[in-house]
Amino acid sequence: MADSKKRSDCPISSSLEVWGDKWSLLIVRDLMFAKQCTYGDFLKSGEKIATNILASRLQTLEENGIITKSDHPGSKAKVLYQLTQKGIDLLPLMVEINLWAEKYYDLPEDRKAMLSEVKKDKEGFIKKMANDLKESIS
Amino acid sequence: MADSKKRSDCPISSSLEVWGDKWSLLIVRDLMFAKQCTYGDFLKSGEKIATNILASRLQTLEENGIITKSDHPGSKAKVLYQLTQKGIDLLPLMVEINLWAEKYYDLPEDRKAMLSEVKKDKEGFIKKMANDLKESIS
DNA sequence: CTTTGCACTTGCATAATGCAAGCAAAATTA
DNA sequence: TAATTTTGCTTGCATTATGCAAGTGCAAAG
Repeated sequence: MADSKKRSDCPISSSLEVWGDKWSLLIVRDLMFAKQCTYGDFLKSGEKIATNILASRLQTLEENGIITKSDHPGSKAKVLYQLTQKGIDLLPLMVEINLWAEKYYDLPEDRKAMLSEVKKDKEGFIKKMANDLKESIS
Repeated sequence: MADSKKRSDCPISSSLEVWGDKWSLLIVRDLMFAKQCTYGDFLKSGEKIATNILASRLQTLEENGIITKSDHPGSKAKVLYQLTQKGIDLLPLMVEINLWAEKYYDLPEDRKAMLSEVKKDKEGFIKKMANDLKESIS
């Protein structure tokens, strides 16, 4: 299920073994925008991930220390997922993906607006957003 | 084989549909380091990609405008693969992957050296390397 | 003119993905 | 309190992708 042995010691390869698929970074994206999500929240995202795939990705992301599960305050039926620091550290990467995609694909308006913010002061944007996320988990 | 219909208009999702797998970015990595590679060069990389997977990834990367095939000067038996501008534009993303991985995984020494360069002046590093790549395709 | 190198293809076994349905515990409603 | 709904998954099964090994066709070298 998860990766058993490393293909190589290349950092790109190691990273891809953790989140190199079509779904994992979408989960990270949702958590970056919402700060915390329930299982159901992820299912509501536009890409319509299958429930079994979602469960398996959440598990490997947790096993790899990128997200954590915790109790929902106020409901034992719900589970809260949040980014760890390791997950928050994916923010610069996510920003670059957005910037790349902006150049070659059509984006929705709200994302364009966010990116114009980013382009004004990339470092500042990342620092602020990372801080917001950090506060939400501490 | 390739992606037929978009899952959503999210740039992260669109990007993942192009290179969101365990192999595509390794091909891009090889091209960023070597500027141009033959089919055999890719096979020599440490991760030991299977020949059929390599062929299929090269095809979808080409279909998506990230790499180009061209004749090898001096041998009709060989084929040269190179990054397009769209592929070169993945450089900032690749740099961030390296920086993220550096924080959480062990890297080989030569890559560490490169990253200490990056950390001195990220923008400068990217600009210089992107320019080198650009020159090699023009 | 035979052998080797190169860029793939093909066949087949195994693994991952996707869809629909099911299920147990908690929460809500009646 | 009993019935219904919500929530977070799991299960079964069909489809697709991956991985391995062997094979093919053309170019080049000997």
